[in-house]
Amino acid sequence: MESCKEQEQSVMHSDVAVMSPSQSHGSQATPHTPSEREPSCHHSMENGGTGARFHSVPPPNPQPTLSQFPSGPFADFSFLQSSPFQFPLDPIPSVGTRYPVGNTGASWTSEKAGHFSMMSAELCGAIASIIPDSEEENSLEKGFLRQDHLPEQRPLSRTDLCPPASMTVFLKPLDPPEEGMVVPGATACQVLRSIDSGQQMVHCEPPNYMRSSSEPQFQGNVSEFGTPFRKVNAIQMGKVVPSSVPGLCPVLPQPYLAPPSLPLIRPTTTLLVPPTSLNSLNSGYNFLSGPCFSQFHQTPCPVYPDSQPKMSPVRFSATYWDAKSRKPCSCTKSQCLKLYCDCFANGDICSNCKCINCYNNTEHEYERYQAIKICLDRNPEAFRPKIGNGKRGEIKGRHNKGCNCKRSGCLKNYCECYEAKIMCSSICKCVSCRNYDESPERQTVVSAGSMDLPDPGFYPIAKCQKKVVETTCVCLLAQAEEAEKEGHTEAQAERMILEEFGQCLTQIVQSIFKSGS
DNA sequence: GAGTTTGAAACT
DNA sequence: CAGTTTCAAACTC
Repeated sequence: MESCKEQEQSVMHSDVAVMSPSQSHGSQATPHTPSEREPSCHHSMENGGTGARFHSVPPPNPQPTLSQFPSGPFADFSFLQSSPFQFPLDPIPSVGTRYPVGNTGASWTSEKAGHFSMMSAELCGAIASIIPDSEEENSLEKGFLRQDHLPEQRPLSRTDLCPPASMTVFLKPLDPPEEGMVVPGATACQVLRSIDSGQQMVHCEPPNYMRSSSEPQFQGNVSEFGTPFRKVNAIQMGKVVPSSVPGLCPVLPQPYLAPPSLPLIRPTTTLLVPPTSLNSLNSGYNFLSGPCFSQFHQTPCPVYPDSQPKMSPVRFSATYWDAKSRKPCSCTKSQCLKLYCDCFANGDICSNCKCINCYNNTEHEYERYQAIKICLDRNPEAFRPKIGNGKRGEIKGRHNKGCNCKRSGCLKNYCECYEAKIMCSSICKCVSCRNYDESPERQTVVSAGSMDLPDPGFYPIAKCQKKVVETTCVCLLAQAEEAEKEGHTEAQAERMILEEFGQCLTQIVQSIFKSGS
């Protein structure tokens, strides 16, 4: 019997020579500080763009450009008009501010919330530069490069309205404001990322009515906001904070009124959180996440069906779910409320599944919520992606827990590593493992075609270059389609495409400079 | 499609 | 934390 650990030494050399540290066997032994992280998308662009000089072309029109495309599971749902780190241009509403219900005056209403605004390229770049590469890559990949794996659409449910992970959270008092109700000052809270742990933190400016209190500010985990706030308004600020529970979101009633001065361009959504839940749920669960239908689906916005995205008519769908997560389950005893259920584990509600007595649906939101809570109580990381890109410090392309296979040799889909098309690592506790690079058995499986060779995109550099190229092509095609649609002459179309290309290049170069610095 | 095997999740 | 049971997916026939 030889374990992965025993095999590791012999494997390391070849892996390291070929693969990035992120995929190298046993790479967890290598210090993984932020400065030593895997080559990022930016880095790869740097590699691919050496020597080139580009002139910055200020975007004359808010055409969708490379970085303006949404990224992240839900990023296509909305865009922001203000930096996540540049808080409301308008003052935070003060105590006593009245917010009339309805679309009147300056009140921020649901209709207005449906308005989409574009994020500046610079802002996007800035945001991109502060998020971990894994997320960026992930978001790019899932956002608009996995077009060939788009799952089928499913009926929208309230759960679908769950807002994406957010950079900014607005904490609100317990009850939604009613007409004429005095609303204490809303609080802009910034979700920060602990560099050390990757844990999401929330830093809040104190609400106005708390300024006089002894509590200077909030700073802590989201879960620490159990009281006095039970409702959390969340907006997406254009970039995702990694979600440990994609798609899991408890009850989602109608979005409600938000203060007029907050620079929101999408509806805030109220997460109804049971009184004790915020305290009991630790940071492993991100409430501010959930599947959301894309504006690009040509599907009416679930909240504001009449709203029209201001995006270029790009003909692809950005969607959260990948093909695997939509595989129907066949649970019979778990009610699809345990991690045995892939749908539940992936944060999806069951749809078109073959399960029996399913509670993982919108009709059983409370049970579902309780089940989520139980899972998180048991294991705060329960919903974190098993393959390492869930948080800073995790190694991409490696199972975060490792497998425990004993009889399959890790060469069958029973093995989670094999299933994820990654090699076992020293973290695995498997027995008689054959899922390592130099394994003759694995070579046989690979050559027989039963196991895919690593996607060229598996290697970060190649992956990012490919992404950049593909995304640029998408931008150019969109521009071409728009030119055609608007009846421009061929010369005009050429010009438009070239301008778009210039913008893409500009952003690529900006990214290079940012990563270089 | 039924039965078996497998390993993760859940439980004790 | 280790051992056992439960569970659903993967696999075989």
